[in-house]
Amino acid sequence: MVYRKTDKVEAKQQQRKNSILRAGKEMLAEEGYQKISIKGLAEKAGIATGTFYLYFTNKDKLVESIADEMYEQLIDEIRLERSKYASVFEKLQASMLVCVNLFAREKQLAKILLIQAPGISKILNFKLVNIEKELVRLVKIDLDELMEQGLIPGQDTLISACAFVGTFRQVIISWLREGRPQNLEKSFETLLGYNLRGLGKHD
Amino acid sequence: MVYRKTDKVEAKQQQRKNSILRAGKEMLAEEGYQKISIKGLAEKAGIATGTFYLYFTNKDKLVESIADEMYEQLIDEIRLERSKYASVFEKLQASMLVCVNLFAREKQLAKILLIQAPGISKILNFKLVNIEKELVRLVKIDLDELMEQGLIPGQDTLISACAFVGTFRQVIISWLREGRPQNLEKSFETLLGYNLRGLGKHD
DNA sequence: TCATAATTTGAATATAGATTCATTTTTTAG
DNA sequence: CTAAAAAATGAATCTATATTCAAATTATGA
Repeated sequence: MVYRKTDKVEAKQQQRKNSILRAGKEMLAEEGYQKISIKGLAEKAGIATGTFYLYFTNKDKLVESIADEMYEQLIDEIRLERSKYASVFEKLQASMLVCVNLFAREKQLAKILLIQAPGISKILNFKLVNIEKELVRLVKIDLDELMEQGLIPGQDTLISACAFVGTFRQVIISWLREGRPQNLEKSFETLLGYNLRGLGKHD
Repeated sequence: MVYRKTDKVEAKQQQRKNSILRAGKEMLAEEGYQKISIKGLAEKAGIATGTFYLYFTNKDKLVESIADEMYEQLIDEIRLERSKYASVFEKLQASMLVCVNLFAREKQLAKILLIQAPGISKILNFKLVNIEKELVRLVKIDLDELMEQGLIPGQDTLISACAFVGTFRQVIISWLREGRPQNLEKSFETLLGYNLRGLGKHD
């Protein structure tokens, strides 16, 4: 005979999966990929070593799940926020504001994406690089449109888009590593101004 | 009795050390830290596995040596180039031009510093982060001076310095990862212009 | 409550790869 | 050329940890 799992068990399992993900994120952010041992991870998540393998096929897959989750969280928030505005300038501004606010709010996510991601594994790196690519791509589309509308002068929008994203990235990294600027969200305006001047926005 | 090594042997050993460093850099740039096995490294360097340990105490120390070498190469070139100019604007420009040219010339070094570095190990990451810090620090000093001279308007120079460096970083990363822009050195002027406008440089 | 299914446990296994070291090869200097 | 010293070799050892699986625990439904 086959027993069906009850909602209570279903909920408990979901909770467990989440606590593994939570522990994984924490360790990834603080210690980096290599330092994650399944034994330590299990301990932090409050389960036995072997239990981990009932929820994830292996360590790489866990990290992949974390990456997927983050990718969706960031891109979804950006798309949502952009949809609220009509003008391209506002959309552009909204995109970066989402990043700054999200990273300020979820420092762990920022650390994984901006500090730990690169050296981890080819497959994971690939996923995480895509987030950055996607962001530059979105910004470039905005800049192309602004250029077409004559709101910014003619320029190589690939370079401008990289520059634009790069300023935010570097400030966020400085904030993560050194705690300067102290208040990330406050520096948003300053940074936006820098970039609008850089783009040569007509007054 | 103690035998003294001749110049010929000394030279051969130096050559060997270099070939280990060369192989290490290549593997670090292309595969990342984890993928370096001493056996594979030795093979690439044309030595036996055990020989590696006659030249470096362990894998971490090898990577540390590579980092040190790169740090010196970059910072020395910057200092040298800066010393050739009197005006702060020119020094600032020279600093970034050195980075762009060096990275364009030594793609491997760029990959290690900008792509592989972060996730490797705490100790190594620390060293490599310092290069970036040092660069931001230098730029900030320049900006403070420019502000004092009234050549740029009052601003938070920490943020501006991060933004400044960040633009270059992001363009270089795009060039490394995706081959766009095709010609890194050509985009220097564009990028410099973006930043000078961003800083609000008086005409 | 009970028999069976599903889940969890953690000690045991597997393995990858860093490091060592007995042996071999090369170098030195008389 | 030779004997001792230095350097190089690579198979064997050691280690760390990812993964497995037999046994224990917990859940299901009559």
